[in-house]
Amino acid sequence: MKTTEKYGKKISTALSMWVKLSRAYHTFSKKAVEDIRKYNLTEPQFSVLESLGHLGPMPIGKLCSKQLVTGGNMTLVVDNLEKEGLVKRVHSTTDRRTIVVQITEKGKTLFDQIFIQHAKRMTEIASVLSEKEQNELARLLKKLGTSITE
Amino acid sequence: MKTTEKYGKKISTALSMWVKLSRAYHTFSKKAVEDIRKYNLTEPQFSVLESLGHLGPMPIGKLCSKQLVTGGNMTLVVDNLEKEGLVKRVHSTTDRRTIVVQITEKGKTLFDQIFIQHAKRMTEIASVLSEKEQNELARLLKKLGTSITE
DNA sequence: AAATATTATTTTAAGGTTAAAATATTTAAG
DNA sequence: CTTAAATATTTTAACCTTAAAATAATATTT
Repeated sequence: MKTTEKYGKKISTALSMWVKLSRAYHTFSKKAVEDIRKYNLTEPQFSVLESLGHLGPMPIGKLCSKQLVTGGNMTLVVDNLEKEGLVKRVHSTTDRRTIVVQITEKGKTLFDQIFIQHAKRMTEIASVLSEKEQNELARLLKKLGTSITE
Repeated sequence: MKTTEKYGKKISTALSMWVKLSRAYHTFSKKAVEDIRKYNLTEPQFSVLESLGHLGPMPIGKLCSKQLVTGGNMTLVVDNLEKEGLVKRVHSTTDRRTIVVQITEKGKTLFDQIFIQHAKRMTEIASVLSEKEQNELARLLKKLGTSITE
């Protein structure tokens, strides 16, 4: 018995969409991770490096809200980046609760080397869709993503 | 300086789409997890229960390929479901390397109770898009997801 | 039939993830 | 000012995840 017959058309449409969202994300994610691993980084580490590289130093908390993860998580990711000497923690001068993370010279050099390569690789993968389709997909995803707040 | 100016339009379009895919997936995923947690299950546990509940007993390996995860991962998820008495491992009679996982009475009862509720909740969340938009989104996601194989 | 290769699952080590509790610091109230 | 509430980060415990190595059983080669 098909999902539609069992649960109705509306539910069937929605579930089918969620399944495809999940699959598309996971296949994409796998490709991205595979690429990033070449540089001996994990995906979360790369994302943090990317934020710091493009936007400059920022507190742990801001990194959390940007990447939609918890504080405990970010503490660990920053720990691991720090072990590699790619970022460093600096106490905020104005508020000693706050710890600002900044990219090191070593981190910046690595980031400059790899970001554009990674971006090109991701662009290549996206090219199975035309630019027009990519824009339409992005529009629908944004509508879906931003209105799920509640 | 905007991404477009820095790296060109094609790259900018693709990266923007990936960011939105990632955000949409994560916000959706968070909602799904939140709902599933009410039943004291994790998302991977729910997915396994769903496969077994809808399709019947199957080997660990088949669960892996369905959920796109590694064997070591599935071993643990099944372990945890087994601890709760929701599934059980049965050695295959034809090939003793293979371990077939089947849902227990307790697991089936739970699954029957929660699946439809969860589906309705997910349908509700999807309803920020019209059914037509959901179908278009699904179509683009499928095109994207299935052609990333290589 | 014995040695070799393949397949299915488990184990292990390293990271990622969350929620909840613990610390440390700042802000607000009384 | 002192206490209470709020904020930023870290710690802890539990689970998810992968890759790589280890086990166990089947299939293939010679």
